[in-house]
Amino acid sequence: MNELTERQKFILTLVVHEHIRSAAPIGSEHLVKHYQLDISSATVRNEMSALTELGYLRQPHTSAGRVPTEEGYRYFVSRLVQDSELPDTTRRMISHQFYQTRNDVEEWMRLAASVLAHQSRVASLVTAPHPEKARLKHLELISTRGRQVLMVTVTIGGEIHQRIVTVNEPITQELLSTTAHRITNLFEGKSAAEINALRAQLQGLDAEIINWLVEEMNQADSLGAGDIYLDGLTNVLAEPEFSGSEEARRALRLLEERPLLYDLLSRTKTGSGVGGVQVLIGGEGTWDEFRQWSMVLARYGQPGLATGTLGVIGPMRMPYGRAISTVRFLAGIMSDMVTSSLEE
Amino acid sequence: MNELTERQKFILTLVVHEHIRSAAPIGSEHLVKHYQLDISSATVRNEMSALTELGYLRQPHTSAGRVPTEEGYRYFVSRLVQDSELPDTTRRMISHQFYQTRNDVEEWMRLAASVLAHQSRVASLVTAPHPEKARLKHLELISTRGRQVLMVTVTIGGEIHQRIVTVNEPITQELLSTTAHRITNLFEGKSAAEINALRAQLQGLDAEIINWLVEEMNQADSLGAGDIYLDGLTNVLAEPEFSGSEEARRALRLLEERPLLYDLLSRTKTGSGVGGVQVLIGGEGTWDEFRQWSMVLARYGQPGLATGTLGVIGPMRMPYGRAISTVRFLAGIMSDMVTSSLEE
DNA sequence: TTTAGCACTCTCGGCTTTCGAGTGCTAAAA
DNA sequence: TTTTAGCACTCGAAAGCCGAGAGTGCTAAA
Repeated sequence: MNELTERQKFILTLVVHEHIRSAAPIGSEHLVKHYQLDISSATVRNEMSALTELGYLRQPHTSAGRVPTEEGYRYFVSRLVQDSELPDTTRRMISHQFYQTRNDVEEWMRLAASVLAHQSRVASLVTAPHPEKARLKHLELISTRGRQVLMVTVTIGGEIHQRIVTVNEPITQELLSTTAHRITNLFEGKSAAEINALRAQLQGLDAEIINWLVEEMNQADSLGAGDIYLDGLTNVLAEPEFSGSEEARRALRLLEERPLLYDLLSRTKTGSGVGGVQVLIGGEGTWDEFRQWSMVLARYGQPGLATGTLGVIGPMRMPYGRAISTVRFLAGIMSDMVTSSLEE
Repeated sequence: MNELTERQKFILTLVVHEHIRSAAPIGSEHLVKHYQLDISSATVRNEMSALTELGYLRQPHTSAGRVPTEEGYRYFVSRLVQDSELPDTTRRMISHQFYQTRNDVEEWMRLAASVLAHQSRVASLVTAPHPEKARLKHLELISTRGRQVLMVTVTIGGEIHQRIVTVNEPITQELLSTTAHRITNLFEGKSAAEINALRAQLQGLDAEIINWLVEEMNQADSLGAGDIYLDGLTNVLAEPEFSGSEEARRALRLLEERPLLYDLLSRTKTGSGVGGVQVLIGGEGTWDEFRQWSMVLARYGQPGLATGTLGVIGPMRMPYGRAISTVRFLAGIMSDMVTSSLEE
């Protein structure tokens, strides 16, 4: 990538900022006046022309101002955006809110989504913290009626899965309890695959239950088990690029159709560790549906034990600086929360 | 309420139908032509004029056709809508889908929301089946680390609540298990209030746990604990009354702000038993935010044991006949599902 | 009581016009 | 060589301006 001159970087930055602010194409004269530059508009025009040549800016039509291209945003985010932190008072306020909630993952997710949406003014999403491989912590069997049994599986991260299963013949709560106890002792800390490998020893009721257990844990492993919390959808509908009726519907469908999001997230999450903030601009070429969208994502949690993704999603014309610092901060907080809930 | 003549009812019906179909004001000539009436447009005009006088129709402006008023819709729904059933093939298809799912309430709720949205072409919502008073079925205590204990509460309807609590001093899993067992035996089938009344006997760890348990069960009793499943939001954005950018945002906020929905649902649910379909038109005067909305709701489940609400929500200009029959049918199905999961 | 006739109203879509922001180019100035 | 002033040109957005058409209410006749 050819290095830009300082002045070109400066002008690109201004155009990006100004466009994010106003959503309109930016003209040379406008920049000079608005920022009291001590170069003339003609000079700015020349530089803009060069930036257009290089593919960082484009004109919606002849005789209009310039707008950043996808490449332009990418250059801006990777080299020009100044990496501010959230103001101290804001940070404290947010932390405070978290430490006031009760010790409940769902509550945190909801709060994180809400804070992200409010701070960044775009839509936000938070997935549940989730181990790569569920490991059994505790199994409980509760008789409901007849042959119906409520199976409650607790995994080491503290996730709970419930399921009603039907066993071959009616059975007392006593027997169920001892069975659950036996299985828990036998397989605590084991993953679905490991349990599956060891189950040959068992038969009868135990084998039956183990079948369900393995199935349940496998299901838990596949992403998509947990829910995604979304917030701030209205924020993005307020943006002019989605205010048309057709645009709005497409936008909403994108966020309403969880499978698409799952797909996107699952392919994205690898490649950046906890703490690193990842910025996807314009679907990065591969995601056609997200061509006009950008996302700012980060992993949070305890690597190996339980990690989730959180971030914001909005139009390409997004306040990246603010979004990045907000996402980074929230990822930190959520990691703290998860950690504190795992270790004393 | 003054009785309308047969012909007036007929014309009101036509106007409502036609307006729901086309979203446009309906003129006299149009009706005569479109339905091959053997009265003249002038007669229709006179009747329309009378209906306008009575408050069932109104004109958006002097020289435009008529549009039903809130009162008009209300009259239509209460006396004119013909109460069709879903076609047999559709019903079978839907049932089939339900009986194919695994035995899981959340799955059913999701499916119900999806079916409602698709069939009625407006937005749908489904709340979880929920007892009026949670009764303890089973308590489980699982040590996580240090003084953190995962408390899992199962209520008689089969609902599961989890919560991480901190106890006064570290404690072994053995002790936790026997404690949980003891408490379960002691209080099975009891409500939060009953447990609270009896707890004086207990002290030490037991008392500590009971505190949490009662708090948790009280929380479960207050509506708003369970989630609301929404679907088909895009359907309502497609409607012309919400296609404007400002309208769309307001509409979405309405559905995104769960507390508002909870409030509405909680005040609505009383007053109509399971099976009865309730239609709310234009916020019924009291709900300002819902002035242009209508809802078709029904309770489902086992009265006394676990009931929830499901229904559709959309613009006043909503296909009521279809909506009502769909909601009624789905409420029936969901009741069956809940019943079958409770009794063998 | 119904209907034909008619004058009147008002919105909607399409058309033209105007306005102005912005550009690129050229030639002079630094 | 770089910057800048000057200028002609472009093109979209907004405003203004019809005309068509759908619809009404009223009156008088059937």
